[in-house]
Amino acid sequence: MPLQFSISDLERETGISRDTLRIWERRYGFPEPQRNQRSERNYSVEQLERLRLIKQLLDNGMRPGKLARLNLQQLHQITLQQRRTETVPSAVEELLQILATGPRYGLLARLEALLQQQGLRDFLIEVLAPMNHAVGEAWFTGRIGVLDEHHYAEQTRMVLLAALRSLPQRPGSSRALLTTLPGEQHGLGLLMATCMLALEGVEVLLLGVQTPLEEIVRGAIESECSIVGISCSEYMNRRTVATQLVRLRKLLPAEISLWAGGSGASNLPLMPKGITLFSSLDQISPAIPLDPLTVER
Amino acid sequence: MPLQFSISDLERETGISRDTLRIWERRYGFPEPQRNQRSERNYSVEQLERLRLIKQLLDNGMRPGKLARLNLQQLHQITLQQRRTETVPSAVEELLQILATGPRYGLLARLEALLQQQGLRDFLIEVLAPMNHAVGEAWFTGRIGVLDEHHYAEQTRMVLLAALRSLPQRPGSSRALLTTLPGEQHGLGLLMATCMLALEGVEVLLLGVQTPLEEIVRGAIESECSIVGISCSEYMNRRTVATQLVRLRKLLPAEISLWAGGSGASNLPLMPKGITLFSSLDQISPAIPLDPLTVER
DNA sequence: AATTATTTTTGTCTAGGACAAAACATGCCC
DNA sequence: GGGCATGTTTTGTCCTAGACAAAAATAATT
Repeated sequence: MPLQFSISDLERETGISRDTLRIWERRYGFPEPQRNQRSERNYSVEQLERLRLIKQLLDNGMRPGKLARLNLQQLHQITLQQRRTETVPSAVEELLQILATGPRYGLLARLEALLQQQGLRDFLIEVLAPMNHAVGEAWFTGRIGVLDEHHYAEQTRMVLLAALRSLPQRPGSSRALLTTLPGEQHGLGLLMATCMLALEGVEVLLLGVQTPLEEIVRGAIESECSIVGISCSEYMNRRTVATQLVRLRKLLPAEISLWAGGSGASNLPLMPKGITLFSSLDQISPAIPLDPLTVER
Repeated sequence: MPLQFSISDLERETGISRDTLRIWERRYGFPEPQRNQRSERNYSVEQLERLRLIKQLLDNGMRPGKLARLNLQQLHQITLQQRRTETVPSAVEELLQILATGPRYGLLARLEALLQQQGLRDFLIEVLAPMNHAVGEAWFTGRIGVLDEHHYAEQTRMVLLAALRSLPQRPGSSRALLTTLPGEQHGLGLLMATCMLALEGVEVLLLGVQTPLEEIVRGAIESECSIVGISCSEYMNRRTVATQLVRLRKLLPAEISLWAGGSGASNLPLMPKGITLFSSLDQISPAIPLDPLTVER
């Protein structure tokens, strides 16, 4: 029984309005869905996927008339071409520019546009991750102030939380508890990790910063989480991090995995055992235990 | 020139779909908008206001057939009646219950339902404000753990940020910079204050917690804010708060108002001059300098 | 090469009609 | 009076097909 989507499903999932979907069908012959007994449109997963790609390219300035005639493969090809010539490295510079000089209220809009353009996954990996480094750097060299750093963090938080809410929650997959160690103030990496996990359908129990170790353990057990994730910023002392992670590992039941990520979790002085370290966001997806429901992606 | 809204404006602002708006008009004769030259619907502010109320009551289980015939006054009356018999004091107890025992994932849904029911303003004043106290209390007496406190804060943050984004941004009114003093970790009160100000049409530059005083000043001047707002939780040392506020007042240009709120800002040891103190959220709205555009509310 | 005019493309709006799912009302039995 | 099966009304979403202005692309001009 192949999955089928109604026209409102598609509107929600792709961000293309019902009216537009219908008129594309009339004009370009795509997407041409099947009909149910009530002659309502039923779209397939392929059509959804194709429309997602089209929407991305649309936001990048291409025209629907051209795109509607292309198949999945061709769309992918164009996406790649675009990406090579496009934005990504310059996006960081542009954001820094806004932060350093620009109108303060422009940041949110720009972040949202980038999210739309890249999709959440790439936005996290290719925009936010380098941007976080760049912001730290820019502060260090005095190009921007603490104020701007805070502003960046706050606006990013807003964009990510919104994105998080709009992700479909599939219950039944694995569950993770995410927080930072006591002493760690920075919650942005945490939020980014949450997004990565949520993208893979993991139910995330997000706890904010600085949860005492004992409470982490209690929460993980009570909420039946199979993963505990810890985010460590580069500003943390490596030694402290390592010590605390080892202690946490001892406190946690063996069947719960302990994951640690962020710049503060790489190059740890003593490599603790039974702890999975992530040095970049894109290592997260492959590490997630396979869920029987997850077929593709 | 009275403000006019298109049907998609109304869909966005009220959350009632285009189709539904049209069919209500057909069936109940309301809302019956004016038409422009192109015979497109143009709704008035009154109709928008009325529909907002209707949507609230709808979410509370009333039927549209009845509500559509009522005028603004009658709708207000019903809303009040509802509220009197409803929830409010029990809501806090119920939330605590969920927090202490309930399924962890139920909290977000309940918070969202309450927000819908009460509207943002009342949700802040009559649910979250007492709830914050209650949570602190419950932690103190050991009824809930740090874990649950964090969980509550995080979910509330999520709900509020979503609400914040959906508020219409009217540029042109006054601007405020909001943050906490160095040493203050709690950002929830900050977010609540932001919502109150945003509700009144103030443009808020939200900076998160712990901004150094010099940076606050720089930000306020650069972004041309007329108000600087500081949120102080009850966990802060009063003396420290007072000292820092006085210092900040000296650093700030005289034409920028300095506001401080939250439990940590009441009963300050020495009452500093030139600083407006708020002991509760509902004092915020009246304090906002009148904006020529703001006619009603 | 830069403006300006013309043509094409595109999305949003319109009108009524249809129909199933949800909410409500009624009757019945325990 | 409370629980349950029934019929009735209410309600939201979907349908078709046409219209038109705003935006984008192309052609024509300075």
